[in-house]
Amino acid sequence: MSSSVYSRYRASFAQALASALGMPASEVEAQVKPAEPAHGDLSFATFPLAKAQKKAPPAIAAGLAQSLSVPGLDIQAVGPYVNARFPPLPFTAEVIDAARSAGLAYGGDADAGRGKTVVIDYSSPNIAKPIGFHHIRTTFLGHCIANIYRALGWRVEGINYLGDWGKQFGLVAVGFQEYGDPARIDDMAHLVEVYVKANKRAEAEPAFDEKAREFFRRMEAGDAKALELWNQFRETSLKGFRQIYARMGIEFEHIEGESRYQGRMDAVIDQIAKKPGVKESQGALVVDLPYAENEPPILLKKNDGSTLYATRDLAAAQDRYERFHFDKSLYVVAQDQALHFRQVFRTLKEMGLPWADRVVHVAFGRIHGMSTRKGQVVQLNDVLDEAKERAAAKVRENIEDGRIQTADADQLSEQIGLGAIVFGDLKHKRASDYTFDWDEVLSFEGHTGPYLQYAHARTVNVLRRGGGAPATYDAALLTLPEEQALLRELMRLPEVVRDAAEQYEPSLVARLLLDVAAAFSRYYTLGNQERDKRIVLDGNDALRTARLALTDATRVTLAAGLTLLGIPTPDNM
RNA sequence: GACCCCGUAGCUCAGUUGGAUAGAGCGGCGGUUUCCUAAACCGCAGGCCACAGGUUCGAUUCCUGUCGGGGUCACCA
Repeated sequence: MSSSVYSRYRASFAQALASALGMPASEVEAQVKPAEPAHGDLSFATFPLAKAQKKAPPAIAAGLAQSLSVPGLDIQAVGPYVNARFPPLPFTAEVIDAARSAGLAYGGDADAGRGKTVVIDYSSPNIAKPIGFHHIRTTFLGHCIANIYRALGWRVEGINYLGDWGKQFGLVAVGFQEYGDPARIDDMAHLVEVYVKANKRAEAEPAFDEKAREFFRRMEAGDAKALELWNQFRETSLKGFRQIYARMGIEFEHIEGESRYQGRMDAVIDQIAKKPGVKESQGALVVDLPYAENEPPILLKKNDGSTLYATRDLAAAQDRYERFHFDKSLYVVAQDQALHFRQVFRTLKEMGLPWADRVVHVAFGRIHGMSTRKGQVVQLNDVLDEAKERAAAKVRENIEDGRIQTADADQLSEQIGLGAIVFGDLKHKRASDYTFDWDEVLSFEGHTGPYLQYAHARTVNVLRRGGGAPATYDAALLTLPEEQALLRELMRLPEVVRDAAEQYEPSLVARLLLDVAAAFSRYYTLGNQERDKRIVLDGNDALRTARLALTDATRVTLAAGLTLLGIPTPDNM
């Protein structure tokens, strides 16, 4: 059950090659690659064997192809390659049945991570700072990685680790006395205003900055009044965050913050203090790792005695291990902080913690061009609103033209807008920077979230018109090249989900779904030109039934994949 | 200056971990709807894979260097 159709074929091809060559199967399997579609499904290059066998690669390939006989595979030499093709049967039925029997769990594997735990730190906005569009990267990446690991049977502990401790609170507090309206202390937008003003002023006016630092010192010292004000700000922010997460359909196992570790700082520092490299420097307490040349020391304590985020991250890492005994602990945080995590992770190792190599910084690139004309950061909510509005215009048009019927046009518009934005981000490889462009993010044409949603809605519509998904069908009838090509895309989801988990790379899933949707759209459109290629075929019940089964498998694949990405799957659009 | 990412079509990006003729979307041009939703599909145009060496049977992919872009580098997170 836990092996995919594709991996079974690959294994049997590799096994046959291995025994013919007298090599370990695992070694051969690593050399078995997908073939050019024109040549087959799997390929094995014989170049590396040429020297040892003292024969030309084409001759080796021809000899191998001659001698191999694998039930369920058509093997043929093409030049220096040995290629294998999956014959239509039983392959067609295997793919369709794998998807349909798994349903929304298709692509996953409940056994893969059974008994293992992954902690994922993601989203993690700073309280009292504006939540900008750039937060979507950590939020959607983290959410998707969590979904993927869950689908692979892991226990997932997602943590929204709020930046709720630090000098910026001093800034808000001191700023509030100056610019704040006490009646609006529960208004998130107001706090953001105050923060922006205070931050600007602190940069220009050292005395004001000093007041903010003083306030934070009082917080760390446990000053009741300071903490009460802090708590009010925190609650206000949380309320604002909750709305936006609900809108995106994201839930966390844990919402906590750096403040959680305020009582544990001394213990952590004591624990580290015995290690080499810890010393006082310019009044601050630092870890200067002896082997980390060219890298600055980590600050554990400022010269005024208050702590920094490295200290809190060290405490948090240990706390998480004690609570969850994780097999992996992921930090979905921007590339900007690569140095910080490298230092923190090295320190954990230096402290002799046996799990120190289970922590991973899942870094991602920046989004450029995100300030508005006025230099303001683009707000996430504004982008979601704008996307919804644009989707709504198209939804209205489609309703008027009678192309769709929907009970809730408002909800549909929201789903499509969200789909555009989530996919617009997740399609990018996480390491690369990309440029934010309103027109691109709000585009619903070409390879976008709505393109996938549309393909999914079409599968649902075809099934509805065809009388529903059939229980039984004759797979032998699915002989069109477009049908066989579509199957080869559906087949890939389980492999891609595994790769995406290993590499923490949701874009792999996103891109596969594009291939699935494109293959289906091509297939579907055939019927516009040639009536005998329509899925909901008149006059040939057996063929119609088989095509509906394939369409159902496509529906399942798209729905499962979109759900992993965190994109809604409306039935109509 | 040191360290970390990155450089592929006019623009935005893929490229299955070193394999067959380097792909897609957008933009441009030209087509497809009395027919299962045209948010779709098809065709055309567009490439010194930044540059120079090296390793290899084979390099967009790995190594070194150069140039160019972004980021980080002691009391923010």
